[in-house]
Amino acid sequence: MGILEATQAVEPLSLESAKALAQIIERKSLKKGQHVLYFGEVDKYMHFMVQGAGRVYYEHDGKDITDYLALDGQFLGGVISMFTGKPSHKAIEILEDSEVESLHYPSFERLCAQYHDIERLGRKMATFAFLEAQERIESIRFHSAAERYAFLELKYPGISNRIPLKHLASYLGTTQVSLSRIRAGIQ
Amino acid sequence: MGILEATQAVEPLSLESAKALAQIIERKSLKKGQHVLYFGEVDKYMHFMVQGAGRVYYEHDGKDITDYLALDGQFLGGVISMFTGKPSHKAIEILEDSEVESLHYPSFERLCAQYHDIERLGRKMATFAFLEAQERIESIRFHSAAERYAFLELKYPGISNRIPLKHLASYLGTTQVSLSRIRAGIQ
DNA sequence: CTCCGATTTTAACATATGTAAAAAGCTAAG
DNA sequence: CTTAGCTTTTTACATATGTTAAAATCGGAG
Repeated sequence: MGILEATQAVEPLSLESAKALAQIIERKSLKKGQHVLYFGEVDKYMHFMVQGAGRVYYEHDGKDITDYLALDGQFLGGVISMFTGKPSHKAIEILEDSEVESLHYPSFERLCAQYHDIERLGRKMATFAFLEAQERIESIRFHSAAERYAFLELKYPGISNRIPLKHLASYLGTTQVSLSRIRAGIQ
Repeated sequence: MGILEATQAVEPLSLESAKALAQIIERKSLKKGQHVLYFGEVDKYMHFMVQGAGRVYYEHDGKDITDYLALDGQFLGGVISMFTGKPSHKAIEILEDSEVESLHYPSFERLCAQYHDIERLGRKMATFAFLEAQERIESIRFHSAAERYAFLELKYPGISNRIPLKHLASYLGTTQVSLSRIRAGIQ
C-alpha cells in the first residue's frame, strides 16, 4: 500500500485530483543504513514507508534519541521542518531494506490551492496527525515505560525483533537498562 | 481579540467567507468556576479565550490533572472529542471571570465544504495545532519540570499569580510538592 | 566451526521525585 | 482584630529509574 491508497481511505478524490497527486509522488528502494533526511536539511517531502522500517531521530545532550518509528504502511514523518521550511534538527534513517514513497510538499500545497478536494484531504490528514500527537502526549504523561512497551508490542507484533533495543528504549523515553529490566519482568 | 481576528492572521478570508464564519461564532461572559464542557459531553465547539483564563482537565487515577491552560487570546481546546464526535473524557473549566468565543464545529465543517478559503484556513489551523502538539511532546520529553516551569513563566509572565499551584503542577506533569521545591530553588 | 564485534542483560550504586503529613502563610468574613 | 478555611511550603521517607561497568549472549565473516 502506498500514499495514494492510504489517502483515498481518508478522503476519496476525483480522478483528476488523484492523477495530479500521483504525479508528485516518488518511489524508491532504500538500503538499511541509508538516510532519507540528514540533520540541517530542509525536509521537502512527506515520506511513507511502503515496506520496511525507519526512524526519525535526533541528538540530545550527546545522545541519540529515536523520536518516531515507522513500519510497513505508515507515514515516516512528524518532521516539523516540512511544515516550517526551516532546517531540520531531526534526521530520518532506514532500518531495514525498504520501499519508500515521498510526496513533494511544496507541490502538494500548490495542488491544495488548485483542487478543493485535495485541500480537504490536507485538512483531514493534518487533523489526524494532530489527534495522533495528542494521543502520544497522553501516552507519555499517563503510562509507564512498561505499559508503553507492552502497547507497542501489541500494536506492532514482533517489533522488538526488528528494531534494536536502544532505539525502542529512547523512543519510549527510557533507557536500554530500564527496558531490559522491564522485559525481564523484574519491574 | 476574538476568533475572527486570530484566524485572519493565519489565512485572510474573502468578505463573504468571513461573514459566513462570523455567523457561527458565539460570544459569552462566564464566571469563575463555570464549565464550558463537562465530562461525558460531546464537544461541538472550538473555544477561544478572549479575556480571562481557563483550563482543560481530567481525572486520572482519582487525581485531577490539568491538561491544558489558556489565557487571554488563546484557543481553549485540544479536545479530541470535537474532532471525533465521541464523548469527552476531558472537561473545560473557567478559572477567572472571562469572555469566551465558541465556534460551532459541525457548521465549520459545512463551511469548509462550501468555501475553499475556509477549508484552507482549517488545514492551516490543524497544521498549527499539530506543530504545537509536537513542540509539547519535545518539551515533555527533553525538559525537566523546572525548565518547563521557567519557560511557562517566561511565556506567560505572572501566570503563577493567576493559576493555583496545583493546576500548574499537574499541567507540568509534576506534583505540587515538587513544584514548590523548584520554586524554592532547592532543585 | 570459531572468533570478533555488537547487542542485551545483570549488578551495584546514586539520585531525583513521589507520598503523606505537618507547619506556615494568606485571605476573607464576622 | 480574630478566626476558619484554603493554599503553599517544608520535612521525612520510600521507591523507581538513571548511571556506569562488567558479564553474557547473539550473529555474521572468514
